Amino acid sequence: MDKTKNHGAGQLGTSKVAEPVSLGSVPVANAVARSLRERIQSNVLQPGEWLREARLCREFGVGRSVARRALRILGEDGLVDIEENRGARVSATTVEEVFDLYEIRAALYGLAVRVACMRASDAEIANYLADIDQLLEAAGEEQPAERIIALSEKIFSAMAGHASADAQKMISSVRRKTRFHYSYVALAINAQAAGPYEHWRKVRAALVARDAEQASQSARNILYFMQGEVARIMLSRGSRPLASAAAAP
Amino acid sequence: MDKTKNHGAGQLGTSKVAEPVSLGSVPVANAVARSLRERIQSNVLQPGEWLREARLCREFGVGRSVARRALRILGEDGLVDIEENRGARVSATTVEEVFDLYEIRAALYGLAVRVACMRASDAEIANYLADIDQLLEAAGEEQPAERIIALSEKIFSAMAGHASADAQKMISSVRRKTRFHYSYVALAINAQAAGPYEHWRKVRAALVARDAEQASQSARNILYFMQGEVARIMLSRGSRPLASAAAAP
DNA sequence: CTCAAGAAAATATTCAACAATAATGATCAT
DNA sequence: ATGATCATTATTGTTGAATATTTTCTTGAG
Repeated sequence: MDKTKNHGAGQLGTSKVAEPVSLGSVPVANAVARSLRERIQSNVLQPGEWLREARLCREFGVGRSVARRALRILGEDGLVDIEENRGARVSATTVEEVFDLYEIRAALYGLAVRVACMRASDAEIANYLADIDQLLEAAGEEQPAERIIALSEKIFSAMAGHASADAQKMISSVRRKTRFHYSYVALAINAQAAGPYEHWRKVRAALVARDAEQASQSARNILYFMQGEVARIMLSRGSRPLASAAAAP
Repeated sequence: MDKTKNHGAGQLGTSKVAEPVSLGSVPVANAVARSLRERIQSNVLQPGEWLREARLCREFGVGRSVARRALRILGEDGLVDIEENRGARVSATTVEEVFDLYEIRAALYGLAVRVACMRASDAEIANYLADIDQLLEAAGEEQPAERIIALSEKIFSAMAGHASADAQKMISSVRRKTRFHYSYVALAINAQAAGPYEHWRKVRAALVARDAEQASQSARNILYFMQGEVARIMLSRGSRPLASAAAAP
């Protein structure tokens, strides 16, 4: 092929090498994945569109191994659907999928809170209580939803530290996948003044009492609440994609 | 290197190509992984032993790509620990790890039962009730523990069918990892006459009432029960490895 | 119009070469 | 002798090309 024409619509990049791909010491595939991620989230690449390996090789000037690996990374993130022997295409996020993602989050965050309640030292529990107080305070001051999200995720992440390596891997996996829908979460939090705070208070009380089952149940309820709200918001907006919000820590 | 001497102790195989690796149409890496799996479970390869890529290449007569992939597969199954830039070694399964595995199983099976209770049709619920009756009946007849395990897993698998693709992937992943400890499960079931059957009855009742939270809670309790029993058995036996039992469906 | 056979296109797998990293051992100053 | 520094070596990580397999498209006969 020749030097290619890069003016047409639907092109992957605006120039042959779309990004410096400067990450020299870090695997190149990550850089390619990152670049594609941006274009998927900014809707330059539209849902359903095929991501051909050969095309990626040309556009990024890399071999098929890295193009292939980049697609797998995006597949893990849920940004592309990989069909066996057929290729990868930009995935359209449906309300159902986001809904189901919260089902998983509820199960795994419930696990995290349960083991934290059982295994954390008294000092660690005290820290969690302080964090929750901070969260409730921020909620009372009606601080931006992004801050609420960040605080919540920080608490859950810390608690997940008490879980096994396998569990932590699953949790960070599902967190990667939901990161791209936080804009909806923000809307949900802003829309509903009551919010999930009553559940947070119950988590707090259960931590004090070291009642792992109760803490876990209340944590799950936080996620079920968010599940309902996010689904409601997505449906009312016709579930069309939004620009992605700032990600959590 | 030359044709190699295959008589020494600590060799990976008894001949250069340890298994026909006949699976022509199926990825060769799976065959290699299967072969290694057997030798790990039969303790021919002992915990802590390094699995060198170059060695595997020689022993199985394959390229480094497939050796590498085989090790990754075993890593997913939890049979080897892969250390960055250092290699893969046969993992020693600790009681703590098995214990934590049941924590994950409880969370994910709880999810499966919850969504099944919410989403299954009346006919499907009826099937689940019948399956549970069959399980309870088998328990009453004191049938072999393997059968109890198989029936339980069958029910959970069917219910997991109502969950999202992501959730199903996680469930089958954790199932793969626990498959190798079913021998302990069998012992646990045989040792404890009461068993988890009271919890199963509660799951049944909750399904009838379509009470998803209660069904989920009772399902988790089944796993927490098994968690305690398996840990107890492993500790009492010094947690030394057992020959693996027949796997579930 | 339907269906089957073959050609074309795309992905899947494997390998071999090169790069980067961690372990080993030798050398030298103290 | 001891300890630190640095070259050497063994081992894994990464990548591009070659080959195999699968899917899709085309074409032509009935």
